[in-house]
Amino acid sequence: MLIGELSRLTGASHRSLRYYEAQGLLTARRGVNGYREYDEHAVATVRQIRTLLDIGLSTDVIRTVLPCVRGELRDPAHLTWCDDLRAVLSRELATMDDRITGLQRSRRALASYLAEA
Amino acid sequence: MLIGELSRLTGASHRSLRYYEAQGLLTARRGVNGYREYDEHAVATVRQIRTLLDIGLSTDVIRTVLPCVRGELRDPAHLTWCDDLRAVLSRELATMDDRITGLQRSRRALASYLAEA
DNA sequence: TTAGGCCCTGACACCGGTGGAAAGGTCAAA
DNA sequence: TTTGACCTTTCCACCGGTGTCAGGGCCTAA
Repeated sequence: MLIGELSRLTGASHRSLRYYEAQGLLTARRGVNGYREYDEHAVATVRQIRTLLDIGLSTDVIRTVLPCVRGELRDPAHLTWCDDLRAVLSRELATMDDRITGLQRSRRALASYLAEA
Repeated sequence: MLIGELSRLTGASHRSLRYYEAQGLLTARRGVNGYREYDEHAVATVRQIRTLLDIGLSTDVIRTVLPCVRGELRDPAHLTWCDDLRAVLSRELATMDDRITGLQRSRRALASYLAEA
């Protein structure tokens, strides 16, 4: 499948698909004409990428996370890898909590500022 | 007072002070040599700017807000202006609430993702 | 052969506050 | 007069995912 079809199937723009590839999240064979050729797994992969992006993870984190999510690693390797994943996500969760806390503090500051104004 | 002293008194870098000026938040006379010369009110102004920045307002919003905060406008003009200010801040507050809500949704998504992993 | 649709790479722009470098002018004290 | 601290402006970089443009190759049907 070429990039246009993958784009249609996933809703990701051509630009985004090439970006995911540049970030190491997505791979493609190349035809003799240089066109990217995706296999049918690509659709699921792109959907997973976009889900994780929506959640708020960076491509950097997603690159770490994806092999486990996709179940690429078999046997014991999979388990230890996913333990690492859990650690990464936990850290990410903590970061998010920090951001939320900060925003809430700002919100309170603004609200009291508003009350005084 | 020159920029170095204002910087020392407020903790804002030279770079930031010039940026605030470029954004229309801060004004300075110019000496014959072209140096910026600040009056003593500048210290308070810069502190107010940084407070508002810390709260999470953009320079754009701060530019709108500042004249009221500084009490520059006298009499009835001040009051109506500050009503407008209240409206701006309320909108800003709503935006913040949206951001917080979004982040919290992401956080939940991530947490449940983590629980499944 | 040409039109039109598909694909390619590379590069700039966005946002917003800050850091930093480059290249130069000013001024006071030694 | 020289040193060194202080000031000036202008420009690039950061972050990160996406839009968009330029300039070009490929392929198929008319």
